[in-house]
Amino acid sequence: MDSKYTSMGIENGAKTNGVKRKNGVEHIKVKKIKLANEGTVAHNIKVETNGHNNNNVHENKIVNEKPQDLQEARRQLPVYMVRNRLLEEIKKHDTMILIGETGSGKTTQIPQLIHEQRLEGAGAIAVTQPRRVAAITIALRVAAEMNTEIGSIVGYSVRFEDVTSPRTKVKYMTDGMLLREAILDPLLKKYSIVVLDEAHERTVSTDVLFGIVKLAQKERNEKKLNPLKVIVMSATMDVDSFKKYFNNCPVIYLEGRTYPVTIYHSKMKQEDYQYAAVCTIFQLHATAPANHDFLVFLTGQEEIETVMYNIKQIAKEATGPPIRVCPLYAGLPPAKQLQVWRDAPPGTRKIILATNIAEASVTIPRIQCVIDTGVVKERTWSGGTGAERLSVRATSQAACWQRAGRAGRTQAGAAYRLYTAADFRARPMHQTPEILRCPLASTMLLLIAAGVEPSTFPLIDTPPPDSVKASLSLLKELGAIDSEVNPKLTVIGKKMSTFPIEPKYSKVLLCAPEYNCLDEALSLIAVLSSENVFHTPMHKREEAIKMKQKFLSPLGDHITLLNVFKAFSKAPLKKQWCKENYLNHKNLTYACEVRQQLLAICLKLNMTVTSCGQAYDQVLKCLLCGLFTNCAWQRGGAGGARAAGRYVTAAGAAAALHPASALQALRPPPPALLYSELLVTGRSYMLTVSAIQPQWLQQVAPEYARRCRANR
DNA sequence: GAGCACTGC
Repeated sequence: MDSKYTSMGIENGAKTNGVKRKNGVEHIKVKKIKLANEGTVAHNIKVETNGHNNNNVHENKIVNEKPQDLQEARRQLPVYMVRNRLLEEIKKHDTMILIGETGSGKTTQIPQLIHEQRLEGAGAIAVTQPRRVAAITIALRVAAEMNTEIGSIVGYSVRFEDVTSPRTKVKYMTDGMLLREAILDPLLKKYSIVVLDEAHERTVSTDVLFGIVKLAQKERNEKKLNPLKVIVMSATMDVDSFKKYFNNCPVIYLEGRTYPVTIYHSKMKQEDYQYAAVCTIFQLHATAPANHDFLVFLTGQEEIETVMYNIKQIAKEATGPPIRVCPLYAGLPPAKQLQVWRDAPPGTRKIILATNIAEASVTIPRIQCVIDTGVVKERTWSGGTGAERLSVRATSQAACWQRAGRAGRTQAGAAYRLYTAADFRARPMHQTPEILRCPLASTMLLLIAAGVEPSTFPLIDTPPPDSVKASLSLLKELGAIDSEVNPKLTVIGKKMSTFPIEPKYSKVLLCAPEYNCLDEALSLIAVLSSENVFHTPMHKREEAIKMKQKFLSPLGDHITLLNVFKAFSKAPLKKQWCKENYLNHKNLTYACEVRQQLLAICLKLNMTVTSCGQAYDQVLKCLLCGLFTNCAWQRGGAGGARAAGRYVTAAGAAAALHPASALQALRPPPPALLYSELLVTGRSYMLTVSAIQPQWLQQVAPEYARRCRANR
């Protein structure tokens, strides 16, 4: 296999000329390395979760399994073998770390074992997950294993859906959900045991929960309340830093059950990973049995579409079985995602081109071969300008192992890394935790609402001081806190913290009654809190743009979005309507759910829902109440022909109107703008933009306007 | 005149 793989590039050289890349032909040379030789084992493959987007499929699957089969399966799990020792440790220690390889059964079994012994006493067991699908499917599985109905002893709680009752003792929930509960009850008094699962993923919510449970444990001890037990569970983890953070608590290792994965590294540095990926695919395709499916990790939609096109072109002349190519990324409509799970006809090879959605969120069975480009798209944030940046970066070693492990789920497999072994070793062990690279305003507001002083809150990794400062200063500007030092919530800040959205957006909602436009503000903020509602497939771009025209407002993208949402709400056959109009049905449906939730909170706060009708100026002024820090002015003042389309933000950064903006066609370009997002790709672009009257800022935020003028 | 990875409340 080794020698064939290295020489195949030469044999197929002529055929790979079809690859649409600028570089010349370059042959990939790989070195065969056994995982065992590296002193490492295949890493965490989740057996508990089925990332399938259609929950019903999983639900039925669970119901169909017989209780005795479920019990037999339980007894086969590695964690079951060591259950007595494990329970002893849990009884003995307030806090412990559990490192469990994939297939150990820790997520499904440990809460059950605890409950069987009634270790939770009068309280309940909370088990957190970073993803809602995981929380739901695991809860269903455990309920079936315990032969109870979901929502009774075993339940789950995720946004928009709470399937628990006062009797619930084992509660699976998203980490964000437990964090929301912590605002109302920072001591988490309902729970006697909190299990933080998938801790290695280091989501902002998990990181904050680490501190919350630590403080709750301490205070409950001091107040002589019932003690809180904490179990941190993870696949692979930076054990030393975790152990140190949790006061040298014990660490227990659980064995996993996975199949061996052979790792091959590229012998030479690959200048163009897309090209290298296509070459590798066809080198392997010529010799691998037809029933071996490939999983290729790429960075995004556009890249996946390009590589897919190339594969289809080359496949026409390549030797080997017929090929079926399946793209897989989060933005793909659910129906199109489904074909990834459908078996290819006998004698056909399935090649899945995926983003890192296939790394942990979604599990594809029967992958024998992983091709890892070793790159990922990562979002970072600069507190100074408020701009976000999306850049392609090398993955961490942990992510490399995670990707490789996807080949060893159902049998032994192989992983082809398109980077050298030296490159691999030079990579950081773990990805930068999210909390170090994202905006912190909502996290800060949540902490302050939970009665915590941000500067003393024990976080396992300290965010950059600039980020903290920028976030607190924004909260002060919005009037949510009284001071940046030792901050306390204001009356409005307290209200803001009850909304599960960005503080900027909750401020908009709270200002809306004043402008008579809460009806419109709810819809707009719901859409802005969701993902892009426009669907633009590469090959039907023209048509998609044409359909967008009928929603366009000369006032800008915000009113355009409002038009889309209103039309969607009125449409009787929503799915069909979305398809015809090139709109994303999933994201618009999500926006509707968000709107309902926000409306319920507004009504609880005794706010009056009224509509401003066609007086959209009111909506934009109201929007400015929360987004006044997101203003930009035309460079060199209005009217300068050369300055057209070039703006400078309130933070003093140069920025341009995004070409997809509704304002792009407007002549002359508006002198002042309000944007929702600032994204740096090649240049700095303002996304989702509306035109405003410069004097509005003066009316809405006079003090801020004064400072802006001084800085300009 | 450019293209947004992935989660979550």
